[in-house]
Amino acid sequence: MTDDAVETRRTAPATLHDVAREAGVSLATASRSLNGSTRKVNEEYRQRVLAAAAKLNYSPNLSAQAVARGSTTTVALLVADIADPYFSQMAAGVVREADRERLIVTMAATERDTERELDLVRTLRGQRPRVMILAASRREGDPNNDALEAELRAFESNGGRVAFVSSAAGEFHAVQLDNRAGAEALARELIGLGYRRFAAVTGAEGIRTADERLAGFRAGLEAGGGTLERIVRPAFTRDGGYEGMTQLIEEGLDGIELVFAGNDVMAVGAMSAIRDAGLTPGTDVAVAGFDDIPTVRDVTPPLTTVRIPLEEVGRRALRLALDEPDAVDESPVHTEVVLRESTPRRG
Amino acid sequence: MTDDAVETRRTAPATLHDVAREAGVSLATASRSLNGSTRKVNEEYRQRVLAAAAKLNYSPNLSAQAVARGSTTTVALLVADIADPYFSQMAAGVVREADRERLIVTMAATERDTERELDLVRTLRGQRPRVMILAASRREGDPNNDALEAELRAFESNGGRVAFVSSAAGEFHAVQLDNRAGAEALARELIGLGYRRFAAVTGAEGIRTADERLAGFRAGLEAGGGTLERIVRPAFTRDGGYEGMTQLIEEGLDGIELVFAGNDVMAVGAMSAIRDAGLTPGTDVAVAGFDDIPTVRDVTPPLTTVRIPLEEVGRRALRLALDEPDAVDESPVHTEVVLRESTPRRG
DNA sequence: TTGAAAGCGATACCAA
DNA sequence: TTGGTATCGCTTTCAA
Repeated sequence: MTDDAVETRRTAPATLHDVAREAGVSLATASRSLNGSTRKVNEEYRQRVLAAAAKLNYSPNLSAQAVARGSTTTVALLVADIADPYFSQMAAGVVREADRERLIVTMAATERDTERELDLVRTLRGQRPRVMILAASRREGDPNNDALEAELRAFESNGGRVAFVSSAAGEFHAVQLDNRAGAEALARELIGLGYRRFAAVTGAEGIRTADERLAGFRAGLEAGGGTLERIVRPAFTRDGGYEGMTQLIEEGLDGIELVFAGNDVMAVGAMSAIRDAGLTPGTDVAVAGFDDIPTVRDVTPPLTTVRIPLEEVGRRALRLALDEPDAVDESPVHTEVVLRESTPRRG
Repeated sequence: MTDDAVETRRTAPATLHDVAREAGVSLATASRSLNGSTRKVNEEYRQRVLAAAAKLNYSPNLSAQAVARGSTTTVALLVADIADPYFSQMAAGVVREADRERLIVTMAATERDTERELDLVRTLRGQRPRVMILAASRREGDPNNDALEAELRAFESNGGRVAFVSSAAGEFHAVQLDNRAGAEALARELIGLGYRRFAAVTGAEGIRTADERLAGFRAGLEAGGGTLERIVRPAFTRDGGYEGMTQLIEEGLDGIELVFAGNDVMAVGAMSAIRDAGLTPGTDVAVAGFDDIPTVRDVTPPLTTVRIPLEEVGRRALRLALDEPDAVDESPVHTEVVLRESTPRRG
């Protein structure tokens, strides 16, 4: 019984060694033919190696390559919640750009728990990813912040690249979302439409994104003579939006003309709450959101919001981490107020 | 200048070797203390190693572990489109279950291109993932099907596990979605509500999911005396739904009482098209979808659909691949018709 | 150009 | 129990 007899039922994947033997060349030559950078390999040998690889259905072991080369082809992405359109759109951008660079994306969800986030970063560091992208929103004054930062610093000092998607330029590179300016511009536009009396339904205090949007909105109102009469702070999710709005209604809307939701999923939840209370969003009380997720075109009435090009944000986050620091566009992402029927002109 | 002098500014991550030296034990002992399965290590040594690891901020190199152990802790997930809620919900389930098993998920998007899918499978095979989960829908009679199957067979024969999310039990393990039965049940319920004249807006012929839902729906109608008078087959996406519905309206609705969309994102697009045409969904023409993505509770009127527990499907897909074949629940996922206001009782 | 051999960072067998 | 060392699959010097 020869080696060939068992070859078809071998249980382990073909190794480069197998390919080299099959092609009758050395390991080094096989390596150079298949993966080598500057290929200085006799064409005939090269062909033999390629044929052997095809015959054996060879697929290079990325782990082994990583160990030998000292670097991986992996990008790690951390989001709060994969099923949330805000994050899934961004993730789609990251994956698309990674694909262009022939990089592989590993994805994890913090579930909005900063301790989990820290754990995940530690675990993912074991992968030695080329890049770590942190998109879950920051928590102001969180006890885990320092440890997280230390962990990321360590990662960087080992040659890893870090990119945040964030509202502020912190100690790390970040794709900056100008939440404040966006919300302020929105507020001005709403004032321009004739609204004066507002409420806000937004996430818990400390969630940076929520805080900045609220601050911006408030600033815009003050500049224009509007008043922010009520604020509720449920969870930063669709159900949070529903609950927050319900609470507002139960306590009495009391002249509130427009409710600003901290993000679009909350706004969508809020609209359902309004409807379930027997009122009509846009008519009885106007609603505005933030993000411009795809869904908001399809709710009734379509939602006024601040557009963030989420897919592009994801792509930029990866570019930011990959490119030379000076070749990188660090300017804040362009946001844009999109007025729709959920905020009709008043009077 | 001693070794210690540069230690803090070392640029490479600490290795197990470093830890062992720092702790004054052998490589083997360090390995056993940190990652070993059956730890038979002197407690004092163990503590020394742990301390050294902490001091050096050691994080085991997963690639090196993978090559030494001959197996990874990776799960590869293939979806059609990460930003589509159908897939992102499923992905969330996979990631959650993977997290419980301390597995890492790498994610890729086929963008509904079977050739890309094949390429991705080839690339991902290089990772030697423990599991590959294929969730992008199958195409009947696609020229790449055979190559894909061969690739997956090879992966399996190398010890990898494959799990499909699929409508039919094929040659691989699959979490089965009973699209046919679900659509049929939906049709019966709609007949029960008094509807008789239907149209369908669904994906291109050959998309298995679309075909099966359509077939099931048709069967349910026939059993109940309804007629499927028109079928349009745009893209299997939100915009496809919008376009398809627009086409239907332009050609003249002509007595059509209800439009069945092949999935919820299409249904949501269709509802917007109805509204943009000056009609009212649910009133002028009823709409039903399939999947029960979160959004459909928040559109107006809320959408009648067939519920698939998408998160659970994701979790089950991973379990299916991980568990012993006989410990696994291969029964089709439970689907359920959810009647909402988009299909009010007629007459 | 080619091949032998020394790593890469871990695991695990085998003596001691 | 502990430590020495072969090994995993691949890359990359270094001679030839």
